[in-house]
Amino acid sequence: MDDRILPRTLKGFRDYLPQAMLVREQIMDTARRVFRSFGFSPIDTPALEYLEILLGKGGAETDKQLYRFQDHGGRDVGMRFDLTVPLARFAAQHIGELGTPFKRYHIATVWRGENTQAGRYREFMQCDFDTIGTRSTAADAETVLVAHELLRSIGFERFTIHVNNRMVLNGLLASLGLAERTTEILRAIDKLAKIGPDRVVEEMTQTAGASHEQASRVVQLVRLTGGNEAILAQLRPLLGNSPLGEEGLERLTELLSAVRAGGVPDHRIKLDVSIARGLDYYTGTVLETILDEVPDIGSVCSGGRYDNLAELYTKQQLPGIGASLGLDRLLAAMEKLGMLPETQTPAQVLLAYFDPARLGDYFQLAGALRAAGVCVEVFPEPAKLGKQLQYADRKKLRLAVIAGEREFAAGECQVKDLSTGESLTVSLADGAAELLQTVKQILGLGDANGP
RNA sequence: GUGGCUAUAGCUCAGUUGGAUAGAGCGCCAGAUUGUGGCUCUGGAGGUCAAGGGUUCGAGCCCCUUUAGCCACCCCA
Repeated sequence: MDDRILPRTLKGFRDYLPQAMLVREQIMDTARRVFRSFGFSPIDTPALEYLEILLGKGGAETDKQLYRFQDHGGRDVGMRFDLTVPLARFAAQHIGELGTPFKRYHIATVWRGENTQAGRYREFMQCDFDTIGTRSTAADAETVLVAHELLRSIGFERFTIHVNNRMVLNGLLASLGLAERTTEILRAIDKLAKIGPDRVVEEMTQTAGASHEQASRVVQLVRLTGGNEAILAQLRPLLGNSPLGEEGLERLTELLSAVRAGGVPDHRIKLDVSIARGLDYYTGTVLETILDEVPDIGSVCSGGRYDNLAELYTKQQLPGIGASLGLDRLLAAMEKLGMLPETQTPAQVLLAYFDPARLGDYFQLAGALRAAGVCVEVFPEPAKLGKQLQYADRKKLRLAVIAGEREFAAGECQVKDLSTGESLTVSLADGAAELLQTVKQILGLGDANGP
């Protein structure tokens, strides 16, 4: 009888094999580099928070998706479902020693107990960056610049950052007397692209209790098309002299010109009045980034301004703006686009363990190569050379370094290029200087004198 | 969370109206080739047919439950 345990993972939770993990780490490295280049500092917070910290921050839906339980001490706790709410708590708690403005990035796992789909998991990773303690539109514009730079650095060219400002929508709703039903209205607006204007009107009248005329006014505004300038011009007369709407408009205008000045080409930034976002805490700028080739995968980098989030934890005014890069959604997109490399190991060089009596020499050579910045793997057993080369070939290593009795006797070794099959013989004299030089040159590592 | 579709070897998939030891391609391991990978040839390992229960003389196939994946709704990274 087989009473062994079935090896399996929970729905929406996944293992990451080396091939997947190498890309994940590469993207995280890229994100870190971009964040740091804009002056964002790293932080981390606990996976587990007191339930009261997390509840009611993102809306009814996120409350439902929250993983919650009692810990061994009977405390009600929850696993973070995003990195923004923990940031609000973190800022309220530490802003005194951090000072404002405070810019941080946070790359970490979050959990949501929702139903899974392609590119949607219950455990996934976000790369967040936020600026706390300023209402300046410059921070909003910089957020867009970072999003743009992130996508570019990861290797995307065809994508569009959709921006909007909730003040515009809220201003209109207030002037229409629909302020009380903002959440329902915004939710309906979000579906515009998917279900079309008629059904959006229908949903607004049914679920938000709007009149047909009110709903039509909202949809008219949200449907505006054309270039960014054209939309701005059309927007103004539709806002019914709402001061809030006016401010939103001004901020959008300022944002768009700042972003353009910052180097984002016009075709990658689009004013889209229908971008509302479901999270309750957004108050101003909102943004979503859609990959033009795989729009169905949804936004891969989104966020917005939340000027009241920390007020739940502190009296101090802590406005903030930020966005989140969805690592796992991005990977799903890259897979669809065939952008994932087949790399299965970080090793660049296989050092063949060939002569059983020479292990010490192999370790010494490997050490010298590593000190020169090369990732080297020594084959773990003195197997047949053919087998070792086959292993290196399959794992797609670039080079094999081969030294047996003959080479050692002559004070040299072979450097074999696994893609061409060509082999060079180099000297091991002077601390294997020629070997190091050759390997670095082939791998394009360059040294202090190199290009 | 609700609804629909799906689950056969590591991967992609065959498997007839329910019928005998469940197959193929690719991959993997070994040998041909004990100092040189990718090609070729030969041999081999690998499956409680997702799990559990039921109907039947007999279930990979039919029924129920569970789990997981995909799709839609919802929402979102």
